[in-house]
Amino acid sequence: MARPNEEVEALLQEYADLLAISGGDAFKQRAYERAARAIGGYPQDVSKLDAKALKGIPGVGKSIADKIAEYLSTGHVAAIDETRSTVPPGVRELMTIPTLGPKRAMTLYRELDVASVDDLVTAVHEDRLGRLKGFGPKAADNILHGVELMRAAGGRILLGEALRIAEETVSGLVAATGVERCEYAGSVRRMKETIGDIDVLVAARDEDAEAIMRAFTELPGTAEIIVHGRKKTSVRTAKGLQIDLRVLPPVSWGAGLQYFTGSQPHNIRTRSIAVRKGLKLSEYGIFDTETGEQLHAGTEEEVYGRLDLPWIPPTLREDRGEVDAALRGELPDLVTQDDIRGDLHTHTDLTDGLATLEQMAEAAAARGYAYYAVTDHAPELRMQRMTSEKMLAQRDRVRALADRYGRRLRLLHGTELNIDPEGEVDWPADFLAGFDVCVASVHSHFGLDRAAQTRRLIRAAENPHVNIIGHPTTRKLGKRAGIDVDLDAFFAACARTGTAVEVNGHPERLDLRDEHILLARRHGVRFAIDSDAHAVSELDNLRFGVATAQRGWLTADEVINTWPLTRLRKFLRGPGRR
DNA sequence: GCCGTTTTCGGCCCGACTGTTTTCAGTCG
Repeated sequence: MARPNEEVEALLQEYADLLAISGGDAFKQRAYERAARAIGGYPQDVSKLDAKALKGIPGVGKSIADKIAEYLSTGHVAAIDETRSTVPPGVRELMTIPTLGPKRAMTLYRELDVASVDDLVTAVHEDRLGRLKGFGPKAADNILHGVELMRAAGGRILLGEALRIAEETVSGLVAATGVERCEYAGSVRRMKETIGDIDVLVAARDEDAEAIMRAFTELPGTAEIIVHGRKKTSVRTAKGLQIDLRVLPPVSWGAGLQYFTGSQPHNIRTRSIAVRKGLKLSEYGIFDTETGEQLHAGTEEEVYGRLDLPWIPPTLREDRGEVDAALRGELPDLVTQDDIRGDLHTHTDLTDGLATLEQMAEAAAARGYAYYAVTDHAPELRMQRMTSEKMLAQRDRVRALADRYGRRLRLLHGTELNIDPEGEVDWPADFLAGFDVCVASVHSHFGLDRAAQTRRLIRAAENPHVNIIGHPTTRKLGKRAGIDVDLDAFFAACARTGTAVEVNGHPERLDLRDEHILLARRHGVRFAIDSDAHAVSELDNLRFGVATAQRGWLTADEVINTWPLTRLRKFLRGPGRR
């Protein structure tokens, strides 16, 4: 069900992991990792490329191109299948636990016969780790904590992947005979950061239901049918994700979409409003309680209208005050993708990006942006090997390229600085003054205590050259909790100093998250919604940032990259700056 | 396994931190 590029990326990454576990050549492993990343971020569909074009992808040589071609034509790669047979899939799974890498995963398997996360938890509880070389007194705690973090995600998948599957399911169904309307609902429509299962709704006449259900179960990617009926069918994909399809009569569409979009607390609020008006709201429609008569409400707008409410955007439907705000006529005018005039945090292949400056700029222009900032990493992130010279050379290239685009697209030269434990950033003030925009982010020292984290973030915000604090909590969904920070103090500092906080749209980050945005806007903070793109295709991650911003009730005026360039420039410069 | 204005072999992403050790392997960004 995944797009070919993602399938191939996953395959190559798996092979790289297997090579690491089985202790092969580390450089070979890295070559596969690099190729995996390059394929994942490659703008063209790899299944449409011939061998020569495949070899043209950076990091893909003859051997890997051949394996990709083999996979695309047969669905298998002999060499990878062979390696798989020597390492149980559960051993690779162990590597997803923080603090466990390939070496210790292999040790666990070899010495203790641990071949799954469950096996490992059992082994820890049975105190069998103590005797193992490389595993000391802290190891057990760290492993259990890591497993807990993973399980906190509860087998949920990230919004980005869920949305893709939901959209594919819908597009696979709209063509089926008798489908009058089809949309995904549930937490995907509300754009929650992680998704447990996917709800899809179809409006169709009863006599078409059976054929639609069959078409659903026959969609590619279905591994198992859980329940199969005329009104509801549930399947599980190969990756274990459940997808529910419900078929409703067209007259129930508005009520059904409203009901299945949720959230449950939001529905309780709307239904109780209905009750007070002598109405009954269910997934089948809105009814007069006394007569049982069904009132016409074919769309969500009409359903909310019957309750004397304006339509409430799905991203707000979490019972966080949206119903009361709607009753008062005070729903926020939410920021949308169309409001965004530019991206202020992106990378190129000068550091860890995959595409060139020219490719990224061209993609930004194609998206219709009015401005676009290139913000490659700064020297303190050692692995990127940035230098002042490289940065200045890039600036010359940006300026030259800017001349080519003229007024159509304003290119900004920026950087993503590193906030050190003291809150200092790379480069002295006079060098920083040369940038159009500076994002500053935490990339290390995640373990400092709350006071120290708060101090460093505030100090970074107070730096007159820092315009935006990037991914402020630095969490990674399902992998790492955010750093421990007094957010109120930090947001107050951002408001005071005119430093924007980022809503990072990378599906693994979504940082700030919705609840933190709600907190921040109470301080009068300004926001930047950025993609943090490391590839052309990742520019689209901005949509997840917009969704998260909506969930945080943000309006366009609070988001600096919806502003015209002149207003943005003024914000970046002062008052009190430079 | 990839790559090349150091060019067809010999490099390749470097440094910090953690928890383990007793001088350093493994993990991470």
